Amino acid sequence: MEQTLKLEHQICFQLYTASKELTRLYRPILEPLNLTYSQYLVMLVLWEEDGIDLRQLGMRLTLDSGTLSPLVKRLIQIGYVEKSRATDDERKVVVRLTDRGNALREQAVDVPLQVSGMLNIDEATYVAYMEMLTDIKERLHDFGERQREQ
Amino acid sequence: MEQTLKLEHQICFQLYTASKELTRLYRPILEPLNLTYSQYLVMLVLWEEDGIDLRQLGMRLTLDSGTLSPLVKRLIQIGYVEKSRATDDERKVVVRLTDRGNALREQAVDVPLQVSGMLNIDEATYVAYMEMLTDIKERLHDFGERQREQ
DNA sequence: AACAATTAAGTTGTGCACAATTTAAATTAT
DNA sequence: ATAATTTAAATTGTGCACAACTTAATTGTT
Repeated sequence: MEQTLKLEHQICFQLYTASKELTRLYRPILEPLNLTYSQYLVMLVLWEEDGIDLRQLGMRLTLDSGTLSPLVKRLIQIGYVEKSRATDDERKVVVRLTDRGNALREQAVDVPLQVSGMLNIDEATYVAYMEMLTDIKERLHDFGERQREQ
Repeated sequence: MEQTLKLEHQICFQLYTASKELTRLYRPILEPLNLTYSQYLVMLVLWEEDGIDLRQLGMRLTLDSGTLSPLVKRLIQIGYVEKSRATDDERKVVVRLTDRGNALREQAVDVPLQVSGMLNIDEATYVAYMEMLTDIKERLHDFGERQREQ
């Protein structure tokens, strides 16, 4: 495998810029929903699985409490979610959608369609790309496993 | 194309987490070099093209002065680079490697090898993935072009 | 030449992202 | 049952990332 220090040859750099640029694409789409991209990800999880606790939320998004705590605080200020302690385990904080948060879902349903329209991508390519990204993540996890073993 | 609000179906989410996790992989590798990932990217550009001005640097990395100015300031504090005004155009700030910054290159040459070793990826797959990421970025740029046209 | 428009950096403010630490609740071990 | 350990959130501190604005140098226009 060719190994140079050339910026453009590094897969990490390509991932980093692709991710940033795709996120930039979301900004104007999410602006009318009054959401940042990270807040949108949290809402996606809640629309799927309302009443999840912070730790689970963090697992889904690979974010820790240092990121999520203030982020959820902002979502509460906007009025999309509310939080409360779990009755069975007082350590856990449960996040729940408000009526406004639930209603927002209707406005958000066509966000993915808008994005793929902008990307101008056909389904087969889309699927192939998703598989590739999943594969990269698997390789990363595999490495993590190997590390933990020894 | 199937359109849902499911988190895992969104290419943007996969890109976002893949990028974060790959960056996490770099952290322990870059720590002995005393560099963050973003600082490493700046150093990569400078090892390729020393004496570049801030604007060009920003173009390469898709970063604006709001990110680069303080970042370069930190690299100066560490002692890897220095900056000066361009003689032909006093608006431009030129960033140059110090001796320490140049010497660091020797330590950094095997970073890519370490990373691809961790990823455990063969060259063909690597190339295919690079092409995919380049393609995504092209689609994003194409959309940007289309927008600007009208 | 004088003025307007553009360009390059820098600054300010907001919001992640994450390491490290703290606090409190729940488990486990003794 | 009590002490030790583990777990869940929150907090603190650092460093991006970017929008919006400011300042100064350059270029374009008349």
